[in-house]
Amino acid sequence: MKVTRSKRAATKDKNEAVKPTQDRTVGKRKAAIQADKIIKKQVKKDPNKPKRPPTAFFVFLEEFRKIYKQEHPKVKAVSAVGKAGGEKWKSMSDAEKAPYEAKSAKLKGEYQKLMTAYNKRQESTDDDEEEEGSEKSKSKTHDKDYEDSEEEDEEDEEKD
DNA sequence: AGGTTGATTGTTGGA
DNA sequence: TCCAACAATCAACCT
Repeated sequence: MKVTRSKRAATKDKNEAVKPTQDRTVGKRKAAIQADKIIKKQVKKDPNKPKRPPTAFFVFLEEFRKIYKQEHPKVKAVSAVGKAGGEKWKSMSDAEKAPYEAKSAKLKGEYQKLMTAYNKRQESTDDDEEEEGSEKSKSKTHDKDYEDSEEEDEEDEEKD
């Protein structure tokens, strides 16, 4: 099980980017994360809590990963893909990142919607939470409710 | 044996 | 306003 999927300990770049409160915050970051993760185990996990949608970079990274593996099947460290992906990401043009950003934007919209539902649920948890029942009933009937049926065909390929 | 780290950037949420 | 934490990944390494 991949319980811990976060806590990126790098942030070396942040050190330079972030001028104020860098030493104290950055220094405690690791420790804070470790402590936080332990707390997470203690607290119950909210299955309803939506996870953050992948950013444009992550969307690109997903595809980049498989490509990287094809060219580097022996690569063992995930950091290798991260570095290569990040480097290439910066090398890409806005037009290239456009489709990725578009996708992330859509995911973000869905995330916000899930967030709203999650917030509402949090408030109506003490009274009666029959939302699950009603939601289950309708499931199946409505195939893909908010599916991305609308295919964005905005392809701005500017060729000179 | 299982938990955690490592590396990237972007985005979001909380203080 | 601003910073910190987290989103996927996967094998290696540590406890």
